[in-house]
Amino acid sequence: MLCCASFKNDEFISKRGRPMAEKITKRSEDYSQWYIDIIVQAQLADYAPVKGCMVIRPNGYAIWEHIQQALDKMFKDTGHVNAYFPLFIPESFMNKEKEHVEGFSPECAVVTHGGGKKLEENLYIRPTSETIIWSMYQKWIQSYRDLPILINQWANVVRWEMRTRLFLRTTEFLWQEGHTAHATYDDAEEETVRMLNVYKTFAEEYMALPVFHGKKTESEKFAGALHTYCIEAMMQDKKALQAGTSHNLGENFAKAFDVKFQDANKELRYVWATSWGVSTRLIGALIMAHSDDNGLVLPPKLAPTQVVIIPIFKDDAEKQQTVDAARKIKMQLIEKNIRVHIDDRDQYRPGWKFNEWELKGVPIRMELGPKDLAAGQVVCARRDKTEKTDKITMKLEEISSKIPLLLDEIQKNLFDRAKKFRDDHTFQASSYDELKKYMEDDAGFVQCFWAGSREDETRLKDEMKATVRCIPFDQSGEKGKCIVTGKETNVKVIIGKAY
RNA sequence: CGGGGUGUAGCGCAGCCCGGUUAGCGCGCUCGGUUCGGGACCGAGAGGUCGGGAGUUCAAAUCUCCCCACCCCGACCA
Repeated sequence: MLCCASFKNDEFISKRGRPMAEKITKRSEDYSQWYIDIIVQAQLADYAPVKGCMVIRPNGYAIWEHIQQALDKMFKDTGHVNAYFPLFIPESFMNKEKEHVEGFSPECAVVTHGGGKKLEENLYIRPTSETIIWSMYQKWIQSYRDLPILINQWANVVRWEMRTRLFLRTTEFLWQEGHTAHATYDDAEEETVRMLNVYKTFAEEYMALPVFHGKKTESEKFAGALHTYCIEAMMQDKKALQAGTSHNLGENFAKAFDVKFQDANKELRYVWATSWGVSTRLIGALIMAHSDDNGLVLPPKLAPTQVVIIPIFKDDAEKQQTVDAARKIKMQLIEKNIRVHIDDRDQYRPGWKFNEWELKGVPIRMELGPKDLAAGQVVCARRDKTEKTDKITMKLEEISSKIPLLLDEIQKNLFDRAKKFRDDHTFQASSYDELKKYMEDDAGFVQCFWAGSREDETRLKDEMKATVRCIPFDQSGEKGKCIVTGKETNVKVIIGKAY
């Protein structure tokens, strides 16, 4: 069912008149099927028995582990510590913050029974942990000396979505949620912006994903926040994907859970809160930003395997010779902290392996056969450039110096390519009709002046299925007329269709 | 919740209109052999409650009715 359409197409029939084993639907033919094909065939995830849920398979989970590792270090470097709060939240907690409960109630899973008996109080499966965490902060905070509290947790959450998509929106997903407590608004605001910048840096440097960072409009912000910041990326179908958010929660949760501290002047004050998170959705972003018709393309910094070595042999003697050489190369690369895998399986032929590792997105493939050994070289193919003419021949003694550079170059090329794509599909509009035309054509992002209200945003959504993705921090300061109301303003926003 | 689609071997499908041997085909899998620089080939095998239920019939994968599941697209959301 996943690739049935492909088989009917002559292009996918090999010269022997037989369908190829696995083929990915072309991106240009059916973008969302292409996306699914990559996930299923690269074995990143599989559909679970429960509707809307997925199993993250080892190939996919390894990417998540690398994301976790990099982010976790960045969190620690900015002073945060990890902790773990329960999955179950008492129903009464959910009801304490008005906007929060309104925002989340409809999409919560609720446990009503345990141990064969109906529970005294229903337990909500966390859709996010603000309430249970602030119920604890209430116990832990008395003095300004207790602040700030900078806690992060890696966890799963559940949101009962009407419609799900692998990685982008599943009923249960993995994420990290930072929850911090501060003495002043300014401290909280500084934290909110700091963490958004961490996300931007991570997206750009690790994921090779250029993002706009800015503020959400009223109608797009988190339920219960004063304001929400976000990073927004463009996927290859020109739609926007929110890749991370950071909220300044003000005193809302402190008031709901009565969390006060005594300041240096002996006065009791409410604590200021922030929260921020990114999820396994980032894996979806990674796929949609970089991959191609041959499969997954991973940025080297997050690729579970960065270099795969394929020894080419036709008998035991050649196998031993090439695998030995491969092991030596592997040792050299490990010393350079490069993640290497040698594919010495003999049930598959080299060509098959080339295709498989390409499908799985490994940045560099090293081909090592008897001819290469005789010439003291290897042939390298980079995943971001798949033409045969892009293959690089490398002397054995150059490998340990050149491969790290090549990985960096691939990382940079992916970013540059994604940035060029986004810039090429970001337009300026000065009239409503112009904006509408761009949206109807699915042209990409539009930058324009904006002084609209919640109602004006609803109009955008109704008339062109588009939303204000963010109000970028980077503003030129020039003045112009709001695209919808005509009011003079110096605020420019980014509008697009979103996931 | 609306629209579309699919359910037959691990995967992808044919067979269904027009009921009738033992339900086929490709891939994958197992065994043996030849191969091995861009998805090799030969031979021999294993593998099925035809999504579920009821009905029509001498006979149902096939006809009728009901139900279920999943996927895709749209309305809510990270």
